[in-house]
Parts: sequence; C-alpha cells; structure tokens
Amino acid sequence: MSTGITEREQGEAGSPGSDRHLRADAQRNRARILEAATTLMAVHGIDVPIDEIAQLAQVGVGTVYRNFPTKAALFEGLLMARLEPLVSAARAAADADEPGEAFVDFVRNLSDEFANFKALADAMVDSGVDLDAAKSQISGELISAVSRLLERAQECGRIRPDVTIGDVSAMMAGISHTDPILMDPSQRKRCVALVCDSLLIGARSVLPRSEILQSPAPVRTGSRPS
Amino acid sequence: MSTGITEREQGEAGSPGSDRHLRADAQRNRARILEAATTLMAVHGIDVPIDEIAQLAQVGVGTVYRNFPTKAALFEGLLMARLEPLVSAARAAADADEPGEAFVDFVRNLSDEFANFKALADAMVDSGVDLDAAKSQISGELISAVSRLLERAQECGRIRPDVTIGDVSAMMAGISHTDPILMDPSQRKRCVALVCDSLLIGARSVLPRSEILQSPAPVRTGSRPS
DNA sequence: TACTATACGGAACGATGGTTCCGTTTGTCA
DNA sequence: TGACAAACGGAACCATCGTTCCGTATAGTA
Repeated sequence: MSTGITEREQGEAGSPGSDRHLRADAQRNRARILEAATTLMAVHGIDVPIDEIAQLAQVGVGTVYRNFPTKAALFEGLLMARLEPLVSAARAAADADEPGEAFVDFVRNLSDEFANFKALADAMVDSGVDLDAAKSQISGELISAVSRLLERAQECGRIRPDVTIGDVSAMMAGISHTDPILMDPSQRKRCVALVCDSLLIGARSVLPRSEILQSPAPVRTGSRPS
Repeated sequence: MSTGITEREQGEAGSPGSDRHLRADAQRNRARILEAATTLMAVHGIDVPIDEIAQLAQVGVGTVYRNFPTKAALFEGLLMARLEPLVSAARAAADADEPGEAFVDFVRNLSDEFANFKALADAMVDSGVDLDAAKSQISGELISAVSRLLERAQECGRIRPDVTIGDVSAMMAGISHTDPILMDPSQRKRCVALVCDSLLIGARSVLPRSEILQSPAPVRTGSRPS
C-alpha cells in the first residue's frame, strides 16, 4: 500500500554545478545526516520519520531537505551504496572456481546484508516508496549478476537445473523481510541453510550439525510487548 | 514499526449482555461490514482504511465503530474466523494415516490461505496492530497443532528430524508475506515446493515436473508502475 | 571587524487515517 | 399510528508524517 510519498525529480539536492563549494558546516551536517539515516534505516527500514533522522543528526528537518529533495531520494542514496558491493560480489562469485560454493556463500552474505540493513529488505517488497529508474537499474544489475552466478553453479552440477532466478529472488525476499522477532539471526541462518539444501544437488545441511541441531528458537505467536 | 493504532479493550463492541437484541437494520449492517472488511482485507491486508470498508458496506464510519471498538478488533475478528479452520485442519492432518503427505498438503493449503487472505499473512509480521491475548491464543493453538503434525511426520521418517516448528513458521511467514508481484501464484507454488523439498527426506519435487519446470516467472527489479 | 551569500532550525502546512460526537433517522412495540 | 430507544451518518477531532517557508545565524571574505 502506498504511503503519502510522492515522486519528484531525484538525485542529490539540486546539485547545480555538481562540485559546488559546500560550506564547512554544511559538509559536516550532510555527513551527520547520512550517518544518522544509515543507523536508523538499518534497524527500522524505510519506516523512519525524517524528524527522527534530523534529531539523531542534531539538525533541523529543513537541513535534511536541503541535502535530499525527498525522503525517497535519501533512501535511494543509501540503498544504492549498499547494493553496489553486492553486485560486485555476485560478479566475482560467478567467476569463482567453484560456483556452487560461491553461490551458497553469496546467498548467505546477501541474507546477512538484508538483515543488517532492513531498508534493503524493505526495498524488495512494496514499501510505499516509488523507487525510480536508478534504483531499478542497479537492482537489475544485481539480478543479472546473480542470474549468471546461478547459471554457472547449475552448469557445474551443484544446483538443481530447474531452479530459476525468480525462485532465488522470491525466497531471499521472503526470508529477509520476515519479522525479525519471528526470524531472529539464528533462525534466519537455519532457514537460509534449508533453502540452500533445497537448491543444491546432493549434500544436505550446508550448516554444521551443531548449528542446525541447536535448540529450537522460541516461537512467537503473534502479540508483542508494546 | 507501529502505526497510529492504539490498543484498548478488545472484543465485539461492548457486548453488554452478549445476546442482546439487535435491530434488524443493525444486523444487516453488521453483516455487510464483515463482508466488506473480508473482501478488502483479503486483498490489501490490514492496510485498509476504515472509511473504505464503511463505503463498500454502504454504511457510515460510526456504524463500523459501533460494531467493533477499534480497527484492530475488526481485524482480529476476521483473523480468528480464518484461523480456526486451519487449526482443525492441522489437527486432522496430525491424525492422518500418512502424516508426511498430510504435512505437505497442509503446508500447501496454509500457503494458499495466506495468499487468499493477505491480512492473515500480515498478522505473521509486525503489521502495526497490537494483537491481543485472544489472537495470540488461537495462534498458539495453530502452532501447537502444527507442531504435533510435524512431530508425527518426523516420527514416520518423512521429514528431516532436525527441522523445528520455528523453521516451518518462519519459512511460511516469509513465503506468505512477500510482495505478491514478486511472488505471484505460480512463483509461490514453486517456492512452497522447494521448501517442502528441503524439509522432506528422500523424494525431491513434490510438484509435478510440468509445474516445477515451467518457464521462469518474470523478475521484478524494484520499481513498480504507480 | 563588517558584510553577505549560504545554510540553519523548526513552525506551519497539507494529506492521510483512526476515532469520537451529536443531531437525525428508523425499527419496534404498544 | 405515535413514541422512544436504538442505530445511523458523517463532520470534526487528533495524531502522524512528508514537505515547505521564512526569519535568523554563521562561515567565508575583504
């Protein structure tokens, strides 16, 4: 469901003459805003009020909007910065000697990234922000890099041939976007291991027995302490 | 992240003298509200404005609130009605002759239910409503029924012994709550099949080959037509 | 130190959505 | 049919949140 965020021209605040001189205090503030936004969006995803970001950065809302024309622009900036290393990693993995292992490792890292930066997971579902061309491009790059990785892993016989990139995307999105209380870190690792088991040919349990056999995580049944 | 919904006393509107006489028009309206809410929450989950429910029911908002003290109460009423048959189904499955097959069937049905009634899937993640004791009780019943089903299926050697109810809950929540565009019906079925493969001992591909081998679903890369 | 372009803060605005309130309508019963 | 409790509708209220605006403060420069 769409929130009230409207789309507009994107990109870093106007940027007239891209290397225009920023006053020292302005540079400091911009850095603080980015830091605060990273901290908060990592935990709360896109659902973080601009006011809170401004407060943590010890800055007024106006200053945030002077640096980023909309909340979506700020969100996207952080998102792309997080996405780029993943694309590189996927490309490197596709060129690895053992694409099967590289694939499993990549999936694990991807899951960790999603968990460590919730906004990334939010971006994979309808989070209410209209993500624009830039985002969709880099995200397309990630998909195609992972596709190649998947193909190579399938070619060398480590991954089921009937598995598609759609399967991988959907399952990663699912695992990554689940309530972090139902899906605590160890639970998430178990699920990633199970998913990998379902994709791999042959060997079951990519996780060590000690971890896959650990005592079950407490099960949340719905209500939560407010 | 919590929306503006506050918690209060729950249960159907005051209900002073639980079988109190309802005027004919009131009964009609209540039925229409439930029908409208079911229709809308099935598609949009909890993120449906009360005004829209009232409008579809051809009733004023006041009438909605006379029947259900809060939006959460209305949500819960519908949720519980959906959950009860699932609990029964899980219990029946646990007593089936072949718990392994019964388990897989149950998981498939559960996934369908989640997909057909989005509010159910919303309930499995932090949807912003404080779900109270009643909800948490019935949901606990579901968990324990599925636990027994899982145990039986494990006892008869069809399901991996190291799989826990936490794994099953988390994976179902993940699959069910993913963006319905990334996770369209056929994609969802594929994922359920993969998950089942990862849980089962022996046989791979609980889906017929024709279905698991169908052409890959189009991959969504992020942005969406507004 | 004085001047000014740049940047700042945060009050105010507008949209959304849950909830309440109260004047009006209507089903029910005598 | 008349009277009244029950129920109705929807305007209004309040809180949240994205965004804008403008009077004020200050970094940089002469």
